[in-house]
Amino acid sequence: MNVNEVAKALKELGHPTRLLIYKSIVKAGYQGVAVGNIQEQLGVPGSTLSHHISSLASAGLLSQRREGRTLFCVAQYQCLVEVVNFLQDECCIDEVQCRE
Amino acid sequence: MNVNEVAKALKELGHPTRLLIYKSIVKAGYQGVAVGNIQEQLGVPGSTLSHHISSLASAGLLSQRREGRTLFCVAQYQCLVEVVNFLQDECCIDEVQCRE
DNA sequence: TATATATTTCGATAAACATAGAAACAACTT
DNA sequence: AAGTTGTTTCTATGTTTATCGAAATATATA
Repeated sequence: MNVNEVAKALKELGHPTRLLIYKSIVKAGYQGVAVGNIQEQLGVPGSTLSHHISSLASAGLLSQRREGRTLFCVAQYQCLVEVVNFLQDECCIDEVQCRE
Repeated sequence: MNVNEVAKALKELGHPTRLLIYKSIVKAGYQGVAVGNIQEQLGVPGSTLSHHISSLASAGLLSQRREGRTLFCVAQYQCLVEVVNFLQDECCIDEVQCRE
């Protein structure tokens, strides 16, 4: 993941509603969570929610899986792992490196 | 740090130029790095750079210290640590929680 | 095939952001 | 006090983002 990809992921996570959406998806685990379920949880209009979800997807933070009429959002954990690794490696948040 | 504060920090980090600025500041350690030094490194016009720096500062990611004519930017490591902690705690990127 | 359910796309509008030249400000030097 | 250096603020412009109702699409069921 290069600096542009990391920035893109951080940017998409950097919105209160999207961060809550992402949190909800991550908490749901590998089976994912239905869009409608997120909508109930957060009380966001469908069209707005849909845009936020596709923003997160465009950064590679989640993928979608259809089951009948419902679409499930599934976290792409590896993406967040790579973002955090970037922050730790490139922007050392390691105690040893930074605090001595 | 609540969800809004974390989102704010992520948002400000979520821009390629700002992420590079932040990286440069973090790498400089506790003595910080001069604005003019960053400007040389990245080749960004002063006014643009100044805006980006104040964006990062507004999220608590850095502070500034003047020494004569030069302003030094110093990373507020704790802020990033808290952001990463939020991602790890609230958006579990922990192997044990997420991968089993 | 008609209707219901789940979600996205369209369309429009307001707000926020990104960019950067020019002017201003701050602090040092002569 | 005048000039120099470092940085910010002003001003302007174009671009992107956020929002959400209404219409469209996709799938299921009667």
